[in-house]
Amino acid sequence: MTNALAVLETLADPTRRAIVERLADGPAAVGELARDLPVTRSAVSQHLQVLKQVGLVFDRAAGTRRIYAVNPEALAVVRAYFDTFWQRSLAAFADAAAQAAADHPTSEDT
Amino acid sequence: MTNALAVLETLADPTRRAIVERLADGPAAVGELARDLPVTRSAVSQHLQVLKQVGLVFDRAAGTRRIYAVNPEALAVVRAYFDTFWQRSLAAFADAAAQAAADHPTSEDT
DNA sequence: ACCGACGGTTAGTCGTAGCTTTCGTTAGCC
DNA sequence: GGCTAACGAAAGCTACGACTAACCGTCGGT
Repeated sequence: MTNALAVLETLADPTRRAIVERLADGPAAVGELARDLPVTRSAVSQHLQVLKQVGLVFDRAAGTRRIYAVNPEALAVVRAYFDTFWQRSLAAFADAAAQAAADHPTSEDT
Repeated sequence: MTNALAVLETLADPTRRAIVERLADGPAAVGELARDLPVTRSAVSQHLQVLKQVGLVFDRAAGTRRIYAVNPEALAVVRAYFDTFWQRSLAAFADAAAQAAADHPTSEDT
């Protein structure tokens, strides 16, 4: 899937963001992640399910542990979304500035 | 301010995102925005206050109306955030792949 | 000077996301 | 075969965020 909006909403939660930021430095198990966070392992596990559902992370069974890692592609999608979003806003900003200049011109123009 | 995390959390709400996306195509007043949304003007107004607080939009008084417009710089900050975030995840992904290849090599890796 | 359009503010309601607790399951180890 | 560590699942609670409704201020028209 890797929907840009879904990923965006998922990344809004501070705990979930902390998890993904941690995983962006390398794969880790649930226990390791929970050790550095102010929540229980259960909460971390639940967050990981959500993250997995939107395609932000994927897991790999390693004995009794589960190693989670980020999916760069999902982040690339959000990156692209904000890229075009930003450019659109830039164009609108330039238009608005030009409009304002036409409405009440100053010495700055021409 | 234009904090990347604050902007990110603000943009997680669908209604707020719709507002900013609309403003990314050009400035608009509160009434115009509310007309295209399934919520009341009051809700739109409240959202605009939040958006203004994080620096995503700015307003300009025009008689009895208030014209809102996006601040491209705020979006640029989030864009940059995801840019580095994505690159970090890419590096971690490459490392993990190399590690996996070293652990159980196949014919794919020379 | 009145009146209507346009917005911001406040109080209050409702849904839901995030969290903990408890329990069930599976894999490694003695 | 028990025992423990590591997770996931289900249930329940709590707090917060989004929304509406009602009210007040303000600018512009006539």
